[in-house]
Amino acid sequence: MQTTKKTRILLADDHAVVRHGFRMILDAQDDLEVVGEVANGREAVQVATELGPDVVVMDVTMPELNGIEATRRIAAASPRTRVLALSMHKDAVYVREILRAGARGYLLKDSAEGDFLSAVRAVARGEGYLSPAVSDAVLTDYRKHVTNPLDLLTSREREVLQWIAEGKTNKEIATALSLSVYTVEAHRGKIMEKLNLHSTGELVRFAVRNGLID
Amino acid sequence: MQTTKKTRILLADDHAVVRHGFRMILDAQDDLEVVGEVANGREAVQVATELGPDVVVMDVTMPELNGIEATRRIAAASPRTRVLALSMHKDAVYVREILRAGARGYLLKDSAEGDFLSAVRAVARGEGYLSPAVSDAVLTDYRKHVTNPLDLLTSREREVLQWIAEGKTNKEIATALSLSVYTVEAHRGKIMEKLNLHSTGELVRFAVRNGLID
DNA sequence: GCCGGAATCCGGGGATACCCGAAAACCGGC
DNA sequence: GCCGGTTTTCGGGTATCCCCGGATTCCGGC
Repeated sequence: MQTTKKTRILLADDHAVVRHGFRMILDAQDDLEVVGEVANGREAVQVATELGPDVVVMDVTMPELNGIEATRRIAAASPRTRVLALSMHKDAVYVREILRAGARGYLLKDSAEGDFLSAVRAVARGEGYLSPAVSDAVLTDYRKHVTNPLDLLTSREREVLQWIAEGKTNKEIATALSLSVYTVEAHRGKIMEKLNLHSTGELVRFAVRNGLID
Repeated sequence: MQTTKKTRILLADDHAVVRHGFRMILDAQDDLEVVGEVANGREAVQVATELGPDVVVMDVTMPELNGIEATRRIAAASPRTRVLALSMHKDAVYVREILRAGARGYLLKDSAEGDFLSAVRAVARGEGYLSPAVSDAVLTDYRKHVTNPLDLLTSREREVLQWIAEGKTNKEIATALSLSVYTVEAHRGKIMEKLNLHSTGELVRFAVRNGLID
């Protein structure tokens, strides 16, 4: 008889056979149980909200809504639920993106069963987990520029963003910095592209949240 | 022979003849001395930082950077320096704005020489000074709604402002609140008019400063 | 020296914001 | 019931933003 409750898991993968394999492995454990399965990102967000599982095992590439965006939404809507990302890519960019979206772990699909279980349990405890094959690449990449999203920007871009956050228009900034309006526009576009923002309001909000002003 | 140091004063007014008149009056006093003159708000901020005067006599209407914004920046950058605002308007709104920006005194331009000197000395001592003609209007206005600028807005306007500050566009807000885009635009315009703001960036900045988000 | 990133400038087009004026419906208070 | 303020909608004009290309210069690293 167990004293603590089992870890409740939601499986999100578009291949039924993969989900089935995971369920076999997980349900054989005393401390783990699968409470649901979904085949795309949209369903993952919805069901995660309804069931409030401890862990979502999330495939990165899924139809309708990819795993990265689904992770972002789950992290925002259900912060208690932790996401373990699953992918075949050991490329640092993939890892970086989904970790930034809020995933607690990143597991390669060709991992051994033991690693899979370790990853699930680690994420359930709130720890991080990275597949050995990617952890090196990730950590160096991380140290480079993922710690602070502001580090994604060049110094000139930060400077421009600061003016934007102070409520200035492109024209005013161009005058203040003795630049062409075109240049300021280009910087603004670069900033938005890098940070995935799409309006002046979002830019200002970002600047505030990251301590660029106030 | 004087034991204490003279009060050091910076004159900021875009009319040279006005500055000259003030200098004549001030330099004739044993306890006061003019240490600099500037003709616009931008210079006022710069020179105030360099010289660190005790008092800045600041015209409200000046080119390049108006006296209100200049006062705001000086108050932020050089808190030891006190600002005495100078204006021809006895309208409560003007007074309110510049006092909120950090000015310690407000003097009407048609005041007598004696009042002028009283005001400068009062501000230098850290006291407040209001021209008799405006003090009544100001105080009642103050009690009404100046404590919190957000009180100038209606509840609907605050609601819209909050969405704007979260980076949403008019169209998104209209959808969220089941309104026409025209309506949201109207609210946005009203908010800008009431708060004297002129861009999305300034709106977001204001919302942040006044605790509407984050 | 070549390469890549940063910074600068340009053109054009569609979307959105900004500003003007106007008007109707609602709702609470005198 | 009239009045003032709020909320809602609309039209039109201009400015600014947003996005798509492309282009040049400069500079530091391999």
